[in-house]
Amino acid sequence: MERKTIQKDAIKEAFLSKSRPLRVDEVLLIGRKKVRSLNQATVYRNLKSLVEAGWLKTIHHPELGVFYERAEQGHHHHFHCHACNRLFEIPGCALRKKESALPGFVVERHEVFFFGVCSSCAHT
Amino acid sequence: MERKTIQKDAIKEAFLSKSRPLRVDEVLLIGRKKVRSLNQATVYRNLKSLVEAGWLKTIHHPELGVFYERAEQGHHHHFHCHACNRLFEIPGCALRKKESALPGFVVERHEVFFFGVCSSCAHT
DNA sequence: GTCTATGCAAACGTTTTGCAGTGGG
DNA sequence: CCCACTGCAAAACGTTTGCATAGAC
Repeated sequence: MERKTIQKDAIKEAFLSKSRPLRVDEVLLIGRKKVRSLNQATVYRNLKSLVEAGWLKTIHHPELGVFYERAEQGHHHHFHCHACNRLFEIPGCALRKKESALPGFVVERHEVFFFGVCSSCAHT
Repeated sequence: MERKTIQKDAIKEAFLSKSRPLRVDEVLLIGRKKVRSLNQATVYRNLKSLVEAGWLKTIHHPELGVFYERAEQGHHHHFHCHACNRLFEIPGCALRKKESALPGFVVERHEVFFFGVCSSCAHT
Protein backbone atom coordinates (compact mmCIF):
# COMPACT_ATOMS: atom_id res chain seq x y z
CA MET A 1 0.00 0.00 0.00
CA GLU A 2 2.59 2.50 1.18
CA ARG A 3 4.69 3.55 -1.75
CA LYS A 4 8.23 4.78 -1.62
CA THR A 5 8.58 8.08 -3.46
CA ILE A 6 11.43 10.49 -4.00
CA GLN A 7 9.32 13.17 -2.27
CA LYS A 8 8.96 11.16 0.90
CA ASP A 9 12.67 10.38 0.83
CA ALA A 10 13.54 14.03 0.46
CA ILE A 11 11.35 14.89 3.44
CA LYS A 12 12.90 12.21 5.62
CA GLU A 13 16.35 13.36 4.58
CA ALA A 14 15.54 16.88 5.71
CA PHE A 15 15.12 15.58 9.25
CA LEU A 16 18.20 13.38 9.07
CA SER A 17 20.37 16.24 7.83
CA LYS A 18 19.24 18.72 10.47
CA SER A 19 19.16 17.49 14.03
CA ARG A 20 16.64 19.97 15.28
CA PRO A 21 12.87 20.35 15.12
CA LEU A 22 11.68 21.71 11.77
CA ARG A 23 8.70 23.74 10.69
CA VAL A 24 6.65 22.79 7.65
CA ASP A 25 8.08 25.60 5.55
CA GLU A 26 11.61 24.56 6.48
CA VAL A 27 10.90 20.99 5.41
CA LEU A 28 9.54 22.30 2.13
CA LEU A 29 12.59 24.48 1.52
CA ILE A 30 15.11 21.80 2.42
CA GLY A 31 13.20 19.13 0.51
CA ARG A 32 13.12 21.24 -2.64
CA LYS A 33 16.89 21.11 -2.85
CA LYS A 34 16.48 17.41 -3.63
CA VAL A 35 13.15 17.45 -5.46
CA ARG A 36 12.62 20.76 -7.20
CA SER A 37 8.90 20.18 -7.85
CA LEU A 38 8.13 19.37 -4.19
CA ASN A 39 4.76 20.79 -3.26
CA GLN A 40 3.58 21.98 0.15
CA ALA A 41 0.47 19.79 -0.04
CA THR A 42 2.78 16.82 -0.46
CA VAL A 43 4.84 17.93 2.52
CA TYR A 44 1.74 18.21 4.70
CA ARG A 45 0.46 14.82 3.59
CA ASN A 46 3.81 13.14 4.18
CA LEU A 47 4.43 14.76 7.53
CA LYS A 48 1.05 13.46 8.60
CA SER A 49 1.74 9.95 7.43
CA LEU A 50 5.22 9.96 8.97
CA VAL A 51 3.69 10.95 12.30
CA GLU A 52 1.12 8.17 11.99
CA ALA A 53 3.89 5.76 11.08
CA GLY A 54 5.71 6.77 14.27
CA TRP A 55 8.72 8.12 12.42
CA LEU A 56 8.04 11.73 13.38
CA LYS A 57 6.65 13.47 16.43
CA THR A 58 4.68 16.69 16.45
CA ILE A 59 5.76 19.53 18.70
CA HIS A 60 3.18 22.20 19.38
CA HIS A 61 5.01 25.39 20.10
CA PRO A 62 2.64 27.70 21.96
CA GLU A 63 3.79 30.73 20.04
CA LEU A 64 5.54 29.59 16.89
CA GLY A 65 3.14 26.86 15.83
CA VAL A 66 3.87 23.31 14.79
CA PHE A 67 7.30 21.71 14.57
CA TYR A 68 8.26 18.16 13.71
CA GLU A 69 11.14 16.05 14.97
CA ARG A 70 12.28 12.45 14.64
CA ALA A 71 10.45 10.21 17.06
CA GLU A 72 13.57 8.15 17.69
CA GLN A 73 15.05 10.66 20.11
CA GLY A 74 12.90 9.62 23.02
CA HIS A 75 10.97 11.66 25.54
CA HIS A 76 12.22 15.14 26.26
CA HIS A 77 10.98 18.69 26.52
CA HIS A 78 11.63 21.92 24.71
CA PHE A 79 12.94 25.32 25.61
CA HIS A 80 12.38 28.47 23.64
CA CYS A 81 14.81 31.36 24.07
CA HIS A 82 13.00 34.60 23.39
CA ALA A 83 16.27 36.42 22.90
CA CYS A 84 17.72 34.41 20.03
CA ASN A 85 14.42 32.71 19.15
CA ARG A 86 15.98 29.27 19.00
CA LEU A 87 14.41 26.02 20.09
CA PHE A 88 16.40 23.78 22.44
CA GLU A 89 15.84 20.24 23.58
CA ILE A 90 15.84 19.54 27.30
CA PRO A 91 16.76 15.91 27.88
CA GLY A 92 14.88 13.87 30.44
CA CYS A 93 11.66 14.66 32.19
CA ALA A 94 11.29 17.06 35.08
CA LEU A 95 7.73 16.05 35.92
CA ARG A 96 6.77 14.50 39.22
CA LYS A 97 4.39 11.75 38.21
CA LYS A 98 2.48 11.71 41.47
CA GLU A 99 1.51 15.34 41.32
CA SER A 100 0.63 15.26 37.67
CA ALA A 101 -2.95 14.17 37.93
CA LEU A 102 -6.12 14.42 39.93
CA PRO A 103 -7.26 11.22 41.66
CA GLY A 104 -8.72 8.74 39.20
CA PHE A 105 -7.27 10.48 36.18
CA VAL A 106 -5.12 8.50 33.77
CA VAL A 107 -2.27 10.47 32.25
CA GLU A 108 -1.16 8.98 28.96
CA ARG A 109 0.97 11.76 27.57
CA HIS A 110 2.19 15.22 28.37
CA GLU A 111 3.89 18.15 26.73
CA VAL A 112 6.09 20.65 28.50
CA PHE A 113 7.36 23.90 27.11
CA PHE A 114 9.85 26.22 28.78
CA PHE A 115 10.36 29.85 27.95
CA GLY A 116 13.25 32.03 28.93
CA VAL A 117 16.78 32.92 27.98
CA CYS A 118 19.39 30.40 26.90
CA SER A 119 22.90 30.29 28.34
CA SER A 120 24.61 32.15 25.50
CA CYS A 121 22.02 34.94 25.54
CA ALA A 122 22.06 35.19 29.33
CA HIS A 123 25.82 35.74 29.42
CA THR A 124 25.77 38.84 27.27
CA MET B 1 -7.62 55.99 27.36
CA GLU B 2 -9.27 52.68 28.05
CA ARG B 3 -12.97 53.00 27.60
CA LYS B 4 -15.55 50.90 29.32
CA THR B 5 -17.92 49.38 26.80
CA ILE B 6 -20.82 46.99 27.06
CA GLN B 7 -18.94 44.65 24.73
CA LYS B 8 -15.94 44.41 27.02
CA ASP B 9 -18.25 43.89 29.97
CA ALA B 10 -20.07 41.10 28.20
CA ILE B 11 -16.76 39.40 27.43
CA LYS B 12 -15.56 39.65 31.00
CA GLU B 13 -18.89 38.32 32.22
CA ALA B 14 -18.51 35.28 30.01
CA PHE B 15 -15.42 34.32 32.00
CA LEU B 16 -17.00 35.12 35.33
CA SER B 17 -20.08 33.03 34.57
CA LYS B 18 -18.16 29.98 33.37
CA SER B 19 -15.30 28.85 35.57
CA ARG B 20 -13.42 27.04 32.87
CA PRO B 21 -11.12 28.02 30.02
CA LEU B 22 -13.01 29.34 27.00
CA ARG B 23 -12.32 29.36 23.30
CA VAL B 24 -12.80 32.51 21.20
CA ASP B 25 -15.96 31.16 19.60
CA GLU B 26 -17.39 30.31 23.02
CA VAL B 27 -16.72 33.83 24.25
CA LEU B 28 -18.44 35.19 21.17
CA LEU B 29 -21.45 32.95 21.65
CA ILE B 30 -21.82 33.65 25.37
CA GLY B 31 -21.18 37.36 24.90
CA ARG B 32 -23.87 37.64 22.24
CA LYS B 33 -26.48 36.66 24.79
CA LYS B 34 -25.78 40.03 26.42
CA VAL B 35 -24.84 42.11 23.38
CA ARG B 36 -26.56 40.81 20.27
CA SER B 37 -24.38 42.77 17.85
CA LEU B 38 -21.11 41.50 19.35
CA ASN B 39 -18.60 40.93 16.60
CA GLN B 40 -15.75 38.43 16.49
CA ALA B 41 -13.22 41.15 15.65
CA THR B 42 -14.27 42.89 18.84
CA VAL B 43 -13.85 39.67 20.79
CA TYR B 44 -10.35 39.17 19.42
CA ARG B 45 -9.39 42.77 20.17
CA ASN B 46 -10.76 42.63 23.70
CA LEU B 47 -9.25 39.26 24.52
CA LYS B 48 -5.91 40.66 23.45
CA SER B 49 -6.26 43.76 25.58
CA LEU B 50 -7.49 41.77 28.57
CA VAL B 51 -4.42 39.56 28.31
CA GLU B 52 -2.20 42.63 28.13
CA ALA B 53 -4.01 44.10 31.11
CA GLY B 54 -3.27 40.92 33.04
CA TRP B 55 -6.94 40.03 33.50
CA LEU B 56 -6.77 36.98 31.24
CA LYS B 57 -4.20 34.33 30.50
CA THR B 58 -3.73 32.51 27.23
CA ILE B 59 -3.66 28.73 27.17
CA HIS B 60 -2.21 27.09 24.09
CA HIS B 61 -3.87 23.73 23.69
CA PRO B 62 -1.64 21.59 21.48
CA GLU B 63 -4.59 20.14 19.60
CA LEU B 64 -7.59 22.37 20.18
CA GLY B 65 -5.93 25.73 19.74
CA VAL B 66 -6.15 28.78 21.98
CA PHE B 67 -8.15 29.05 25.18
CA TYR B 68 -8.43 31.91 27.63
CA GLU B 69 -8.89 31.86 31.39
CA ARG B 70 -8.91 34.39 34.20
CA ALA B 71 -5.39 35.21 35.32
CA GLU B 72 -6.48 35.42 38.95
CA GLN B 73 -6.48 31.66 39.44
CA GLY B 74 -2.72 31.38 39.80
CA HIS B 75 -0.28 28.92 38.33
CA HIS B 76 -1.62 25.52 37.37
CA HIS B 77 -1.64 23.10 34.48
CA HIS B 78 -4.23 21.58 32.23
CA PHE B 79 -5.51 18.15 31.44
CA HIS B 80 -7.39 17.19 28.33
CA CYS B 81 -9.60 14.09 28.44
CA HIS B 82 -9.77 12.62 24.95
CA ALA B 83 -12.84 10.60 25.89
CA CYS B 84 -15.18 13.43 26.89
CA ASN B 85 -13.04 16.16 25.29
CA ARG B 86 -13.19 18.37 28.35
CA LEU B 87 -10.44 20.57 29.71
CA PHE B 88 -9.55 20.25 33.40
CA GLU B 89 -7.35 22.32 35.64
CA ILE B 90 -4.63 20.58 37.61
CA PRO B 91 -3.79 22.65 40.68
CA GLY B 92 -0.20 23.15 41.68
CA CYS B 93 2.94 22.43 39.72
CA ALA B 94 4.46 19.03 39.21
CA LEU B 95 7.71 20.32 37.76
CA ARG B 96 11.05 19.78 39.41
CA LYS B 97 12.78 23.11 39.00
CA LYS B 98 16.29 21.74 39.09
CA GLU B 99 15.77 19.40 36.20
CA SER B 100 13.88 21.91 34.13
CA ALA B 101 16.79 23.61 32.47
CA LEU B 102 20.19 23.16 31.01
CA PRO B 103 23.07 24.82 32.88
CA GLY B 104 23.10 28.57 32.40
CA PHE B 105 19.55 28.68 31.05
CA VAL B 106 17.05 30.97 32.71
CA VAL B 107 13.53 29.59 32.81
CA GLU B 108 10.96 32.36 33.10
CA ARG B 109 7.80 30.51 32.30
CA HIS B 110 6.53 27.10 31.35
CA GLU B 111 3.41 25.43 30.05
CA VAL B 112 2.42 21.86 30.79
CA PHE B 113 -0.32 19.92 29.11
CA PHE B 114 -1.53 16.47 30.12
CA PHE B 115 -3.51 14.13 27.93
CA GLY B 116 -5.44 11.09 29.00
CA VAL B 117 -8.72 9.99 30.46
CA CYS B 118 -10.49 11.76 33.28
CA SER B 119 -11.84 9.96 36.33
CA SER B 120 -15.45 9.82 35.19
CA CYS B 121 -14.51 8.47 31.78
CA ALA B 122 -12.03 5.98 33.23
CA HIS B 123 -14.67 4.43 35.50
CA THR B 124 -17.03 3.45 32.71
C1' DG C 1 -16.64 67.47 20.22
C1' DT C 2 -13.08 64.34 20.46
C1' DC C 3 -11.15 60.12 19.79
C1' DT C 4 -11.41 55.16 21.17
C1' DA C 5 -13.78 51.01 20.30
C1' DT C 6 -17.00 48.77 17.28
C1' DG C 7 -19.00 46.32 13.15
C1' DC C 8 -18.26 44.91 8.76
C1' DA C 9 -15.73 43.07 5.05
C1' DA C 10 -11.61 42.11 3.04
C1' DA C 11 -7.03 40.31 3.73
C1' DC C 12 -3.96 37.16 5.72
C1' DG C 13 -1.18 32.84 6.82
C1' DT C 14 -1.63 28.20 7.49
C1' DT C 15 -3.57 23.80 6.54
C1' DT C 16 -6.84 20.83 3.92
C1' DT C 17 -9.21 19.11 -0.04
C1' DG C 18 -10.92 17.90 -4.95
C1' DC C 19 -9.34 16.54 -9.02
C1' DA C 20 -6.71 15.26 -13.05
C1' DG C 21 -2.45 13.20 -14.17
C1' DT C 22 2.20 10.87 -12.86
C1' DG C 23 4.78 7.13 -11.66
C1' DG C 24 5.81 3.20 -8.24
C1' DG C 25 4.73 -1.71 -7.68
C1' DC D 1 -1.88 -1.97 -15.65
C1' DC D 2 -3.52 -0.39 -11.48
C1' DC D 3 -4.08 2.71 -7.83
C1' DA D 4 -1.37 5.44 -4.34
C1' DC D 5 0.88 9.64 -4.52
C1' DT D 6 1.77 14.09 -6.57
C1' DG D 7 1.03 18.95 -8.14
C1' DC D 8 -2.01 22.50 -8.64
C1' DA D 9 -5.67 25.45 -7.46
C1' DA D 10 -9.43 26.27 -4.72
C1' DA D 11 -11.41 26.00 -0.32
C1' DA D 12 -11.42 26.04 4.51
C1' DC D 13 -10.00 27.76 8.86
C1' DG D 14 -8.65 30.95 12.51
C1' DT D 15 -7.00 35.44 13.09
C1' DT D 16 -5.92 40.28 11.78
C1' DT D 17 -6.62 44.71 9.60
C1' DG D 18 -8.55 49.01 7.14
C1' DC D 19 -12.10 51.90 7.23
C1' DA D 20 -16.37 54.38 8.21
C1' DT D 21 -19.19 55.34 12.18
C1' DA D 22 -21.26 54.67 16.80
C1' DG D 23 -20.75 55.88 21.34
C1' DA D 24 -17.77 56.71 25.76
C1' DC D 25 -16.04 60.56 28.12
